[in-house]
Amino acid sequence: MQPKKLPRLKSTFSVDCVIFGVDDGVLKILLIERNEPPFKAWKAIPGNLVRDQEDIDDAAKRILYELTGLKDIYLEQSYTFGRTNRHPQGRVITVSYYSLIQKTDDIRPVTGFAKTAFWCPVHELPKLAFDHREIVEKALAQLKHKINYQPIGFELLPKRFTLTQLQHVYEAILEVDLDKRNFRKKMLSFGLLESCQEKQTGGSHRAASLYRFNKKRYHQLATKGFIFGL
Amino acid sequence: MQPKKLPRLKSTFSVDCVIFGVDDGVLKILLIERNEPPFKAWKAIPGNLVRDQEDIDDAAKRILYELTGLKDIYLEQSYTFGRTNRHPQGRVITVSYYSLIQKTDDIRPVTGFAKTAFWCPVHELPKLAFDHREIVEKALAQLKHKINYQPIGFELLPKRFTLTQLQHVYEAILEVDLDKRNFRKKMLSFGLLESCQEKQTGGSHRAASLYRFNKKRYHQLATKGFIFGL
DNA sequence: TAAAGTTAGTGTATTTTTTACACTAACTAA
DNA sequence: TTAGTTAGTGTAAAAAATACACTAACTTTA
Repeated sequence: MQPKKLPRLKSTFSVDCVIFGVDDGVLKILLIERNEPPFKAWKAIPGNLVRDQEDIDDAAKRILYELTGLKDIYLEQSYTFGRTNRHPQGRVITVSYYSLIQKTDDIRPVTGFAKTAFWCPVHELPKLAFDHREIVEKALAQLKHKINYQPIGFELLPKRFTLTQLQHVYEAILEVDLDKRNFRKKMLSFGLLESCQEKQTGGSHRAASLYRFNKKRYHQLATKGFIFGL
Repeated sequence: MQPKKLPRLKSTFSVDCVIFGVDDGVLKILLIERNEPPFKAWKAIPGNLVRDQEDIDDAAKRILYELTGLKDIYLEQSYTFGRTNRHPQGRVITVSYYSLIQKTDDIRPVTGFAKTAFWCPVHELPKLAFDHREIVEKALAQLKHKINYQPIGFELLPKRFTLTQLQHVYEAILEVDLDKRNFRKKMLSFGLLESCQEKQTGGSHRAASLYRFNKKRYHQLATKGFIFGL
């Protein structure tokens, strides 16, 4: 399954990114198809070696940028994977990150390696290269946990969104059905969602109100111990 | 402050451990005094380079063992620090772990480097080498968070403990005062604390009942979604 | 233009959980 | 035997979470 005569690398580190997006109530991640050995033609999460003079956070941002053309997106360090045999070419420790993006944003790959990128529902993952399956599972668990106490759902939505869209994000991540009235009551109770005084257009049904999340005010409250959770 | 002519290391990785213990209601960590440059004679958290054929988790266990003589202790990966300039000798990425031990256990350093180890209250830390201060703060924040949904307080106590001791652990970590009756009610409500049918001895006052934590049953419940929290 | 289809939007009653709070019991030492 | 110290206990009030069903607004189609 692995080629045999690849060069040994000296001890080195890489960064891998699990990039989440929500699409029509389904949680997805961005995968690529590798075009080099090892694991040539396998699906994988995007990643790269960390450069000599590069902070690891910056390496993660670079990968995201190369892949999506986006900057300033939500990024969290997830976990570090360091089993001795996790990479067939030598000792490579990888620091994984996860990131949340608005799937509506136009994604414009900046480099060649990103051309094969595609979205895949988290529950329909193909076999992945290296220990990437494990990396995805870890990020998924962290995401599921974090949404209970931080307002990260908004990172997956456009600036202006409807309450139903927001509920779908929560449902997709938590894998539960939520009660519409209770969900709305709770979300509005924090006083952090502001009406845009505008309605969504396009559906063949009643138009929904658009809201935006007041991040600045959230950060003020957060410093005083406020917790944003369902 | 830093010597100038140290050899450059090639890119490499280390593991650092924040070792927590609770003593008389005070949360402490184990520090060492470095006896080699860089940062010779500075206080630091224990750590070491990861060996070529060593998993990073194993490296953390090794450090703990060398320092305390203890095995099978609670250990969690905390965070990975990878700023390019965090180590004066070259590029060293460090994976930090935190560990919880029972301070009553006899600590018997196994190697020389551990001889200078001492306990320090987390709120009276001296200046620390490298970015160790930041590493400790991160571990502290994670500990404080985790105790809200996992039964990790028991790791800091002997097998048999009183409810007051347990309360002190929670108070030390969360940095709040808790109501005695409410705390006991909550803790006992899970049905995971079993009476040892025995009393503590030694105080010049009424003797307290001893309890033990039923970890096996906890894990059974946990798989069904049960959450152990205050 | 009326009817059918679709999603938006809203309130209340019940249950559960959290909080606040103060005295008696048991033991030791002086 | 008294003073000192920590252990141990219950209830009532407040707050939060849950369960639950209909009307409103808009579009499409017959």
